[in-house]
Amino acid sequence: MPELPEVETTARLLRGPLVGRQVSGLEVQWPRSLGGQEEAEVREHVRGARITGVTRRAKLVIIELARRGRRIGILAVHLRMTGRLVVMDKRTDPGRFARVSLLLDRGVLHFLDVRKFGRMTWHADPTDLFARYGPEPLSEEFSVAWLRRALGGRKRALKPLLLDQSFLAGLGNIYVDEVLFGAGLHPLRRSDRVPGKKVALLHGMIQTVLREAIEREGSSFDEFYRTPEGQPGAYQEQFKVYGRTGKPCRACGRAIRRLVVGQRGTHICTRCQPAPRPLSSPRS
DNA sequence: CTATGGCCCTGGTTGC
DNA sequence: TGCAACCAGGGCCATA
Repeated sequence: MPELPEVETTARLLRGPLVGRQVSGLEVQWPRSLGGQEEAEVREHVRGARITGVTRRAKLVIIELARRGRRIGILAVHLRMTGRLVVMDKRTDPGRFARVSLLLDRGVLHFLDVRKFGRMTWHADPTDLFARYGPEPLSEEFSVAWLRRALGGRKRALKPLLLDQSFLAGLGNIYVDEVLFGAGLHPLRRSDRVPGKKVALLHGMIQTVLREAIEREGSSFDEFYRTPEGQPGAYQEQFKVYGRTGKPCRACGRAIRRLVVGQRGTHICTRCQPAPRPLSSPRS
């Protein structure tokens, strides 16, 4: 459940069950999920602390902790490809994919992760962590003017740039494909060659797609990756190109094509997203 | 600065 | 049916 809408949904769903809970312990089934941090050290920090908030920054779920009413730091959870956060009863077996478990005064927060790419890390001061990310696409900071300047200052293909979390936070492979289709832009178009009018359209698409996905609680097309009791998410029903290879474009009817851009599966309509003119002939 | 490929991991799907 | 190859919503790192 990895992109911004899924992470936002996760944070919102966890807020109720977690805020106000006190941490009583930490169990680590897969040490590498702590991203190199020492288990004993992390446990020391969180044990006895109170959860005061569950929020999101980029694709990170942020669990805010306090001691005696004073904030002491955060746990940052990156779900990567297959991570999930679920609250269970203490008696419930979380299964073989549990990697880290945060014991609470009531229940347990399990970090499940089939592929083990995800991370849960402790940060006394998250300033530096957050600074590594670009602006939040649903914030004021992310304006048309900002996007125009930012795109113009780079010479990269649009898709890899939009996937770059230090450029803009939160977009992933699915939503970038959906956004680029919506804006009628080819993923290989150079960022500094997006026409001015298209910049505003792209900006609007990014916000619209993300807002609508959040409203539908994200996408979860694969049963396997769903939260056991959580809502499945319904945005996948709106996909216009992602995972629709060979199916007719909802706008023009032409078959959706799959290509590879920056090692990521990419879905486009070749009529609605015309190929950019090659910059320089590959070799002449 | 930008592009590319390997790597971290496991499991489901596809094709022969 | 069996099995290998390929695919997956992410991101870090080294190299060119």
